[in-house]
Amino acid sequence: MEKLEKYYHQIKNSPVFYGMKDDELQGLLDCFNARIRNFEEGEMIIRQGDRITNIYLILEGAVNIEKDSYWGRRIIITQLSVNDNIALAFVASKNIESNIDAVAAQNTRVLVLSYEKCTSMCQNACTRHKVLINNLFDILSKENIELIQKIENVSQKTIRDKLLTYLSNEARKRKSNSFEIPFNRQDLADYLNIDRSAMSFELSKLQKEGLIKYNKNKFVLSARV
Amino acid sequence: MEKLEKYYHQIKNSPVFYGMKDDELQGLLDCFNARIRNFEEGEMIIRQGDRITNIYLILEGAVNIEKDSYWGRRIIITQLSVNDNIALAFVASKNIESNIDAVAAQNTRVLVLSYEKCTSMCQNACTRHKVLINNLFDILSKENIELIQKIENVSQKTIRDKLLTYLSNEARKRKSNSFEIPFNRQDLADYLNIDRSAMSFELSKLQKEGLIKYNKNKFVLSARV
DNA sequence: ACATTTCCGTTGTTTTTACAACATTATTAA
DNA sequence: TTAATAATGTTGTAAAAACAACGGAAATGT
Repeated sequence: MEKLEKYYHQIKNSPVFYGMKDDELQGLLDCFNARIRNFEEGEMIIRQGDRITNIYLILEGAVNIEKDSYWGRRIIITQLSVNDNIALAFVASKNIESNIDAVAAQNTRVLVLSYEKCTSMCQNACTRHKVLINNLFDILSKENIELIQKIENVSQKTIRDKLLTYLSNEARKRKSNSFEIPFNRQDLADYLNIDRSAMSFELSKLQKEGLIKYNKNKFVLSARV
Repeated sequence: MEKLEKYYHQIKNSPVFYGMKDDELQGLLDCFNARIRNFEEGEMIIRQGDRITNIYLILEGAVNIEKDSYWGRRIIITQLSVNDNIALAFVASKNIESNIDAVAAQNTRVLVLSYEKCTSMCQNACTRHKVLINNLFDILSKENIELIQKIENVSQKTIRDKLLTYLSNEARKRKSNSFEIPFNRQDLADYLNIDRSAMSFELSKLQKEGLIKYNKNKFVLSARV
């Protein structure tokens, strides 16, 4: 449990516990039976079919939310990183099985909280729970908006439009025309649901036309995009 | 305001107000400055760029959540119907502009609640607000899961796979192999991001092969799907 | 009932994509 | 450093989709 101390500051400032007083947070972490778990790159944190009763807060690393299509193709729904929650939506809907996998995209450290245990104990009555549920509501809202964004990205007709939409949305999010993306080429292709090689080809074309520049995961959008 | 009475029972049993006592609900409706608005088919309820401060609960009709792509194509994110909330995610994230349009898909009656007004008055202190935020959390969770479902639908590679994934997901949701879909052909195409005529062609093919049967919006899936 | 409009299915053509196979460049391990 | 492995880029070909154009059915309005 000593490890928890090391991350206390980060936890306190995470969106989940934002605005909570020290004593409230401390009590909540106890109530939640808070513990830290580590996952190696490629390890499954959540599997399709699981019933999720824990809140997972990413302390270090990154996690891909994926789905294997019926025909074996991999779909990347989104990539989560530090301070994000994994599969929060399934915590609220207790009786719904997860329809996604969560896979560590790097070595990843996660704070695990027994949501069920806490809510059954305090029966939503304590003030700290009120702050918490407000925060969770905010987080889910943002996730919701992100998912809509993703739908926009993958709903473009051509590979070119998918790339341009994705890249300009990223640029807007980071408020800069120069940014790194969290995906390698294959992952980006799985995120945009397109063929990797065809995507590579289109990327070079965009670069030749001067619309974008890139080197590995670092992209720069020209003003014209 | 007399109209409100007519829908009182429905409102009381909607997911937003689920579990609320009569006096709590009555107080909340006052506090919320609840009112009813009607929209004709095709009318815009919410536009991209709007800042949403109201909760919208659909009492009658249906609403398409849409997005016009940069290049003018229409994307249908989802269709909402009775008891659903419109753009709830944007209510929580006050400072984020809506990036979607909400368009009445039929003549539609909506209960409008000034979320902002209510929260500023009771400052989250009243018990009824606690029930409410819990309900909203549940609703957003389900919406979230729905969006992931939609991403799965549109992430299939071929028109055939998109159709089969969509249809079998619908069948699972309704717990029946026989069901009606809320879309006409053009809307379904805009939902799955495919060409209408190509989709029509694939639908007939699926029917010829005996995988599905359909008549207008009524679909029956064969056991093999 | 008739005209008008909207919706749906069909077909042929052009464009785009997936896929496979391979070249080149990074990265890792020995 | 070199060999081995992984990641990315390139090209040609087959498959799939978009698009346009049109015919017929269904719905709507008068």
